[in-house]
Amino acid sequence: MNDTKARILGTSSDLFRRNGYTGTGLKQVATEARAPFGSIYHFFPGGKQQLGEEVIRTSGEEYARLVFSILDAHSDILEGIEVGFRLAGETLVATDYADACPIATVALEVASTNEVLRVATADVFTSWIDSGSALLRARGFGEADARRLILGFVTSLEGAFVLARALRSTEPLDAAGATVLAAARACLPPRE
Amino acid sequence: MNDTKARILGTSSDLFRRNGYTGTGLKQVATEARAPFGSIYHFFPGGKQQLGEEVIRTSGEEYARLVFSILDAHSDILEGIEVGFRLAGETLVATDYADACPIATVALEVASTNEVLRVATADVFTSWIDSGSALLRARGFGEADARRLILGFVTSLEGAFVLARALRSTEPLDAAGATVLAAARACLPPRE
DNA sequence: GTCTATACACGGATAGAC
DNA sequence: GTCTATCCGTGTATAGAC
Repeated sequence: MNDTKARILGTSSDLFRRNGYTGTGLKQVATEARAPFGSIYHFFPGGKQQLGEEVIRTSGEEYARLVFSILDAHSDILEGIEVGFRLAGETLVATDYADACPIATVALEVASTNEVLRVATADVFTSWIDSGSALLRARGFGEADARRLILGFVTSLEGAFVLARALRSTEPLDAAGATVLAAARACLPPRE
Repeated sequence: MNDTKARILGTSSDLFRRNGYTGTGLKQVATEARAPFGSIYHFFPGGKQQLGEEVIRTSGEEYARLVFSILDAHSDILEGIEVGFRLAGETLVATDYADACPIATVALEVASTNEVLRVATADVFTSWIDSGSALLRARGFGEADARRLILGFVTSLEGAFVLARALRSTEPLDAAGATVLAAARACLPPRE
């Protein structure tokens, strides 16, 4: 991919997650990406909406890889869940509570106002649920349990991000992690 | 309170939760509230930020009353949790997936951009956690369990709203409810 | 394909008539 | 205290030079 286009996508992703979709201006994107303003419309002839859609889809896919690589790196799924929430908290602290989910802010903003972007966020979430569900089934969970559990995982993580960023505290992430762990244990056969 | 001011607050609350803080214009607020534009600055001399802060605090308190009255109405706390998630889903469907948490969209938008409004959302969430924690302790949960559990409840609900609005489905609310229920059961002494 | 200048609408905010 | 007119900045988008 073209360097300029990649820079525009990257800075847009950062700005959207911090300032939201309506809160981010294209002039601001061009400035921070050190790209001429016209380049935005050169690479994204559909304007802000097309840029938003590509950002949602690419950063959503990227984030899925990040999160599921953590879950997958632990042979004990319970440990993977616990580490996932802990790393999310560490990232949040390290970035001054800015780098949470790359699409959540935009998802809430556009859910009732922009159907094209809403569908993009829905596609991303659907893909997360499908991948995560497959991962859990590979670990021995039944189909219904796997789907319910990964939905519980994602919703807990997303909600914990909302409270953690507002409170500037990782306590919500810790509590959410504990909640998901308890639910996961309830699905597993009791061990030793 | 003055009728005009009340209408401005109510309309703003609706618009903020649907379109977000940056996505809502003051002219739009005046029009939909059938109030003269100048009245906004008459009642909210601090401008959009003061309006935003009052909306966050009042609608946050209102929503706490709604949610906790549901939890409190059931002598069985597990039943209260289950009903809470189910009613949230029914409200979402009835309002075409618009009426979820009144402050979540704004909370994410302002977390990294407006300290006054971030603190307002943090105060609201803190008040929810404190009230909910007290409610659970009154039902026999220990202090640490009560706090962890109510955080799990609120984060799950918030995250489920994000996915439910994006997907236009209540499945995330059902799964989140099941997750919280499993975590709550793990804290309770086994029954009969 | 890079970059600048500009069009046009709408944002928040204010002044001042009534 | 109600309401209108207006200011000025910024928003998205486009035209066109190079």
